[in-house]
Amino acid sequence: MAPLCPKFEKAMQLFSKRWVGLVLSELLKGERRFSEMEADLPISGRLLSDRLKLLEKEGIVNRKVYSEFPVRIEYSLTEKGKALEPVIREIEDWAEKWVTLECEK
Amino acid sequence: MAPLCPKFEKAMQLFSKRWVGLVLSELLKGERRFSEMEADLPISGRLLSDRLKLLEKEGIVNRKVYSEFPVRIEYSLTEKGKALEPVIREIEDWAEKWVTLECEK
DNA sequence: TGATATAGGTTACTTTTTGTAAGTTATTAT
DNA sequence: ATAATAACTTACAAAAAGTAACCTATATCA
Repeated sequence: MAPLCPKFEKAMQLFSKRWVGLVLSELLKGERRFSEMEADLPISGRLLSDRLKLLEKEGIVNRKVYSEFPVRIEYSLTEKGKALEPVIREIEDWAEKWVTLECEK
Repeated sequence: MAPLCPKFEKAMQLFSKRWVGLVLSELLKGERRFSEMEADLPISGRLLSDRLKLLEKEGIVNRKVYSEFPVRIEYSLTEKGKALEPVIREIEDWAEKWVTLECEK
């Protein structure tokens, strides 16, 4: 049996952290602020903070501080992050075609 | 702000269950038995059993029992499951191009 | 007939991750 | 000095994952 590719395994580990996919799909639409993402997604501040730190550490997300009043912080995708667009798009396509919601049964 | 597509959200919920991606990538290579997957992946029997049940319930995986000695059970992908191939392939491509492992730093 | 072997799980229990809500920090306008 | 605001933290409870021992059904063997 072919052993698992360690890069693929690491990528999967990242994706299977809860909320990572949704945060990425938000950021693919453009720069976002902490509170915007918190409002758009069903995720709490604690985990959003945690996931953004993780994605920043992995070089997928950029954090830019604007010293205004009140302070404004914009999150955006790096090249590495933008390269994930096809992944998200394929999931969207699959979901559109195959996922059925409870209310449709 | 455009609200989240509920189908996409449900798909993401599934993907962000730990091990789901790796189980799918195993089954994309062909039929597999419980013990084969347990050996190939760094997942315990308890969770493999749980994830296979989940994927079967979602109509992504097929479970076929062969009444031999000893009993043989083959897991395979349904059409819905096979349709996930592009998703897995895009993740593989991204991982190949962008993921760096600790030992490469 | 009864002990043994085998695949495919399940159970009981511990550790880790998530969810929730309240509290903190830094800045600045009033 | 006080109040307001965005962006986090912290503390604690609940849910999910990790681990290892155990169970079950069937078939072969002694």
